[in-house]
Order: sequence, then C-alpha cells, then structure tokens
Amino acid sequence: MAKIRERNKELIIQAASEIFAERGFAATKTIDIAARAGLPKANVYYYFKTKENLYRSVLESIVEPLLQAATPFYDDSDPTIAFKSYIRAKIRISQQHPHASKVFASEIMHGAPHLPDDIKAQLMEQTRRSSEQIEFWIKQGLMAPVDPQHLLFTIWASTQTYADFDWQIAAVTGKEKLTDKTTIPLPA
Amino acid sequence: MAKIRERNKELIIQAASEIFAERGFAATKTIDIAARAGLPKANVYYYFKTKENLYRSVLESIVEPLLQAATPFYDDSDPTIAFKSYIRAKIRISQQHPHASKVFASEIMHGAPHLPDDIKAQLMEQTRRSSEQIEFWIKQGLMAPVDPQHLLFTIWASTQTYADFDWQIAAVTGKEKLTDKTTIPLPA
DNA sequence: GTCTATAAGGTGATAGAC
DNA sequence: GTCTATCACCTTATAGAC
Repeated sequence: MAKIRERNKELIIQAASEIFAERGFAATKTIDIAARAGLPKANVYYYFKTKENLYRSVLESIVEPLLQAATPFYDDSDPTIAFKSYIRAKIRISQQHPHASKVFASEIMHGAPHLPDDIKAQLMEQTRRSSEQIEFWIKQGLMAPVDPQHLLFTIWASTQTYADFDWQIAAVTGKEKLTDKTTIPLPA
Repeated sequence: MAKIRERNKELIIQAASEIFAERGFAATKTIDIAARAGLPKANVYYYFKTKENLYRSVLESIVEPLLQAATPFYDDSDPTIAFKSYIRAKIRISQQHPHASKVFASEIMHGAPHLPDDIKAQLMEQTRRSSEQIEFWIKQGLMAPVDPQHLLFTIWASTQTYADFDWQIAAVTGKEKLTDKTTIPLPA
C-alpha cells in the first residue's frame, strides 16, 4: 500500500535529519537511522537505495523553503518590508527545520561535496537575483549603499547561528534545549 | 634528533588541519593526511598514536588564540576600545588560522564530541567572565543595555562566517579564493 | 626513527526466505 | 513489502624489517 510507503519514507527522513545533523554524513551509520525510525536497516536501503541518496533527500527537504524565503525580494518594491519578511522567513526555517537546516549548513561549510549541481545552480541564481534587486533599491535611493552580497552574508550568519550552534548557545545560556523564547523575538 | 620530530609533527598538524577542515573528522582518512604531509601513514601513528589524538591537537592549536582574544575585556575599562580589540582579534584568528578555525566551528556545531572537558570548561569560564564585564559596563551606563550573551553570539557569528563558509562566499562573489580584501576591512 | 605489509574490526549494501 | 543473515570492502592501527 502506498500509504505505508509514504509513512515509512517520512519516518526515515525524519530520523536521518536528526542523526545527520548530530554527527555529519560520514559519522552517521545507516543502522542508527533505521533504529531511530523503528525499522530494520534493509528497509532504509529498500526505500533509498544508498546512504548518499538518503542524505540528498534530507538536503532537498530544506532547499524548497530556502528558495521560498527569497520571494519577498521579487514581490515587494519596498526594501523595509522585503527585508523584514526575508529575515522572518529565514528564522522560521531555522526554527521549523532545525535538523535539516544544520545538515545544510554543515554541507555548505565543507564545500557542498554532496549537493547536486542543479540545486547549487538554483541557489546561486536566487542569490544573484536578490543582489540585483538590492542594487536596484540602492540606485533608487530607497536604502543605504551597502554591498548587497555582504549584506546577505551577514543576514545568513545571524539568522542561522542559533540553529547551527544550538549546542554552544544552550551551554552558554544554561538551557537544556532552545525554545522559541531563548532565541530572537520575531518582529511583528 | 628532536628537530626532525618537531618539524614532522608540525607538518602533520598542518596537513591535518587542512583536511579535517575540508571533510570533517569522520570523512578524513589518515593516509590522506600522511600523503599531504609527504610522509608514510605509519609516521602519523608514530607521532600521534591515534587519529583522535591528532584531531585533538588541531583543536588545541586554536584554543590558545581564542582564549587570548578575550583579554581586552579584562584589560580595558572602556567598552568601545575593548569591543574593537576583541572583534579585531576574532577576525585575525579567522584569517590566520582558517583551517583550524573551521575545524573548531564544525566540532562545536556537532555538539563538541571530541573536545576535552577541561578545554570546554576554560572556554565557558571565559565567556562567563566576558559577560560579567559587559554587565558591569551596562550598570555603569557606559553602553546600551543589551543581553551580554546574545551580543557575544552575534559577534561570534559575524566574525566567523567568512572563515566557516568560505566556499559559499567565494562561490557567490565569484572569487577563486578569499583574500584579505575580499573580506571585511579591519578598523584601524 | 622510518616504512611496508598485514591484521582486526566495522560499515554499506544485498541476497533470498518469508 | 519486510527483514535476517551475510558478503565485500575499506580504514584504523600495528608488527617487524630496515
């Protein structure tokens, strides 16, 4: 039955996100993913064929939200509103997909060795278009003349740091686990 | 001769920093480290006994500079000068030890599974003392009343992002490799 | 101290019964 | 579709000649 298939694939991707986020691709054993999903290891291979495929599926699960996050740059002609929406969306992603978000960060940090080229291209194109729009706003005098790319880097760094370095932040603040209120209150 | 010993250990740590930074602990093969250092694999084990020891040596090579970076908070009674020095020091570390810096970030991101407890304790203690000093400045009315810990998190994120995500930044900006001038110009 | 050859152990992947 | 038993390979680590 197709329902079982979908349910199991979802269970496996969820378990895989968590363990890949904790340990990284190479340090993760498929048997541990299977155990956390409550299934035998062979099922993981039955559904995903290889460990690498499974890892890519986790990466792909976060790419759609990431691409979606940049739409304010195209919909809106007001930079104040656009940046507010963009930053909100980025923080939401860190909160709603903390594991996949971290897997993605780790992947980028190590030079994206497993990220498919077409996804790389989409993300690059999105960044290019966003920079272009920022450039346009600057030319129109709607915002301060900053380097668009470096502005984006700063936004990425500050919105992702709470998801990526959650262990460090929990350790320093003395919390067991991060909650909504540990992190940045979202602008209304 | 002791000189050969020191030279070889240095060669191996340098090669290890680079490869651990590129691929992470688990994905790194000791034979690749040996090859990059220009030595046979057995020498790596002769000098460091285990792969984990070697990895820890790389981590330890960055801890001293990190602890050193926070001294402005204790030497100086003026927050403006102290923060300027601190941020300079953090950026210097990212520039001068980009590989070890990245290894450290990756380690923290994955919950510091290999970081020795005494080093963890030192880093935590340093953060506690820095927060305390910031608190003190705020009480004296020398700076705006922000949360000291979250201020530190933001500084960490923005100073490390150029080293940690160098691949992404190079890809977006179209540079082959990051140089001094690609990144943030240091305040004088 | 250096290096080759090998042992020991673990992990991704699959065959084949159910 | 599910799962147990097993294979094939790879990597850490070491023994022992030089």
